[in-house]
Amino acid sequence: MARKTGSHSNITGPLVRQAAVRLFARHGYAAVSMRRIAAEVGVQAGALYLYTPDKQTLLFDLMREHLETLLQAWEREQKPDDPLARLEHFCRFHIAYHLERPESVFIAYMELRNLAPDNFRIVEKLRRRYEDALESILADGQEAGVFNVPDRRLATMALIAMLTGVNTWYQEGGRLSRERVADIYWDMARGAVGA
Amino acid sequence: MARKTGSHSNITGPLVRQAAVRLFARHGYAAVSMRRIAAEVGVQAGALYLYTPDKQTLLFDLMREHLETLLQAWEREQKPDDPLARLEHFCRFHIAYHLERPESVFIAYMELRNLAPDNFRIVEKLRRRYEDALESILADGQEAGVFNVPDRRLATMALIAMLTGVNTWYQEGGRLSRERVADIYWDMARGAVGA
DNA sequence: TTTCTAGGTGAACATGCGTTCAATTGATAG
DNA sequence: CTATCAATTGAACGCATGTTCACCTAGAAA
Repeated sequence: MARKTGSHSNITGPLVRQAAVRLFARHGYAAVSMRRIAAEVGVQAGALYLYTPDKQTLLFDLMREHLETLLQAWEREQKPDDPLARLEHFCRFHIAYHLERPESVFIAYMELRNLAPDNFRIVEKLRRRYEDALESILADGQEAGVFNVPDRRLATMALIAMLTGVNTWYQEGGRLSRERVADIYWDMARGAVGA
Repeated sequence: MARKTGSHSNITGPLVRQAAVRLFARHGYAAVSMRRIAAEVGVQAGALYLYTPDKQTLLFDLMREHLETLLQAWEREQKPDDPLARLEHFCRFHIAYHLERPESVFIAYMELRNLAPDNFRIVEKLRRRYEDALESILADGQEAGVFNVPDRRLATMALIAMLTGVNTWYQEGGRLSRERVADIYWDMARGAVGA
């Protein structure tokens, strides 16, 4: 038996990526075999190579796509003028966006060491672009005298670590709604930059 | 050839754990083979089983020891009375302690998903005890009216994520000394809790 | 000098890995 | 009804995996 009824490249392709995201996030890149991904899709291992040249590229593509989508989403956002409002907007965007796709976020943070050096550099560059988006908000606010930040780069890293940390404990249907969480974190973020 | 001159159990044992920490942190638990750990120690793979019953237990022991040592170190610290000073003390302790052993910290955060369920529960319980140390400081400060924290648990998680984040970017001999980093982070932490 | 044993070897086991490829099939186009 | 071809199979490749175990030997003890 070869191709089953109704199965096509443009169906299987996304299924492969979805399965890979779920399994990589759950068990880690190195612990997940191509055969296991294939089984999840309902296909033999060999068929995966119609959709990715190899396992490493599959991981890299997932991470690159995640970061590129994040950057595009951020660029499409309509930003306030006031630096304080811009920072609030960033905080809420970051939390909302990251809570919406925890598995991709997890992979993009945890699997960096499994990237081939060339791929690592590319991914790091993308991440840096996102960090710079926040850093430039802090710069503007500092010039405007709204923020009190001894070191802009450190404040950037501190805020992103704090905000992304939500993903490690947040549970859907838990004690607090996403909005409430974002409110509270924005409050802390504002305090952290002295505003 | 069997035992080489001067090599004993109480030498090889620690060497095995050191090699495992380095390799697990660098490449990830799943990506490191017992043979590679053995090679790092200068021994055959079979010899590792004189020092650990299996690979999973080796990982678990490293994580458990890390967290137990962290808790002991914290308990041994002499704490100020004033809640604000206690929080400052915690922040500086956390950064100093974690920067001192980045590889163990990395493993304890990244390899949770590679723990067998029973081991996972134990490790999580230890981590929770450490988080509670911070949370009780926040509780005291809140009662004393020194902090303004809408949600104590969230503030705890936010602060720990922020502080631990230093490990992801700090480089020895970089732009800032550990003291300077701790100063700046304490400043941000204080602001985040409204003090 | 002989005995004993802690500490280690090295080969073997079954299993799984990423990847390739000739063969096969179901759906589609003419 | 036939020819075509994209999609997939299933077997095979060589190599790595965690773990076990019979065997060995340097050095301490008697």
